[in-house]
Amino acid sequence: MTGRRTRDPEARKAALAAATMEVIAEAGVGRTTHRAVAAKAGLPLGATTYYFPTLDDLIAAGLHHAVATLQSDLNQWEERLRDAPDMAVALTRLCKEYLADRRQVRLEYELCLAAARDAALRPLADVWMRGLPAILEPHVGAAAGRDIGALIDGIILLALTTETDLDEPGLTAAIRKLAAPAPEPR
Amino acid sequence: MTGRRTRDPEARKAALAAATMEVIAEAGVGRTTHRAVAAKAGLPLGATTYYFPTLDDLIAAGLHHAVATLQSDLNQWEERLRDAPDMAVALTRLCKEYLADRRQVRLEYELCLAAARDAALRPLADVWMRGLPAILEPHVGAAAGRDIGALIDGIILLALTTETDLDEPGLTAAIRKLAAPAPEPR
DNA sequence: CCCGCTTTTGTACGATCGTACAAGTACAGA
DNA sequence: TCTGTACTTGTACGATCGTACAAAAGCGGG
Repeated sequence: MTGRRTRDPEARKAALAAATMEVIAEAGVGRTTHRAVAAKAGLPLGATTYYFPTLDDLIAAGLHHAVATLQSDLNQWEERLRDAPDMAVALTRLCKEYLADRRQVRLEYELCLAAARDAALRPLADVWMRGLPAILEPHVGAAAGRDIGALIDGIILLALTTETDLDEPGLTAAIRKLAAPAPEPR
Repeated sequence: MTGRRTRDPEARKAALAAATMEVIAEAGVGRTTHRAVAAKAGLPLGATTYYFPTLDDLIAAGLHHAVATLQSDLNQWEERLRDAPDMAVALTRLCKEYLADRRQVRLEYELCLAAARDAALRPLADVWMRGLPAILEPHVGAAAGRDIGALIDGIILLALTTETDLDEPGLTAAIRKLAAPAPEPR
């Protein structure tokens, strides 16, 4: 009826994707609705269906936006690990900082579960699942990179669900063990 | 109106909990509804609200049922690890078998996410999160038990979301590294 | 200035949701 | 046998959902 706002389709689309990401983080993929997203973005309901024809499209856009955020986080990790004197200690600190924002962490596992259910979302989950090992690979090799990445995923999940503090010295020691070459059999 | 069936309240309650577990595994916690559960259980809609006053109660019962299944799995793990000549190899094989049923694996992460959102569900998630390390502890100690448990969680999540096969020799080697005492610093 | 296209918005429709509830049925005890 | 209680079921109500859509409004090219 009114159209009071300044016209800026791309900014609106981005705002909707960002709002969707927040709703997913708070309520989960299964409870994400057009109306909740519109309210979070401060836009009318019709705006959601204008830019994203179906709810699945809207959710995919939200997950895509989350992955973009994750990607920039990963780039920071890569940079900080490159300059770190002790890789294990630096990686532990990065985990600690990552855990500070529980909403972001929940989002990561929401993405994983969504990808586990829908193959079309799998490339998005790969950004984290393959991105972290790829960052570690130059430091410790491909196999240890994958192992340490999995260890970190498990530790983060543990801290998220039990709400206990991260055992930093313990994690550092475990990373060192995985980074070292295999002990010779006797 | 009719009451055709044989009367068995406890069996009905259990059937509803089991059906809820299946719906959660297939659709996720957020898309679990009274009607979907009733259809899966082959019971009328009214049966769900008679035994579980609210939807949250129904979902909690479904998760509880899932955890009971998980607990019996863990008992099997404990038993098989006790008699195994090589703990790392046996553990790897158990992971491989566990991954065969993707529905069950998804359920585990649904539970973790639900617990991350709702503190009341946390004791349920602890059954797995603390149960696996507890099983490993007699073999490798508390710290290594927690690390190996986290590694396995991460590896399983990786296999679930990327739908790649489990690298069994790689996992065995990583478990051995974490089980070994820390390498002395030089 | 006006016209055509994109953008924006409010409203509405049918479906589905959680939940309530009255009516009907089985069964235990008197 | 009769009765009260626990169980079972079908239906209904209000809320909320995804989606559609017409009307209004901005905006560039003639």
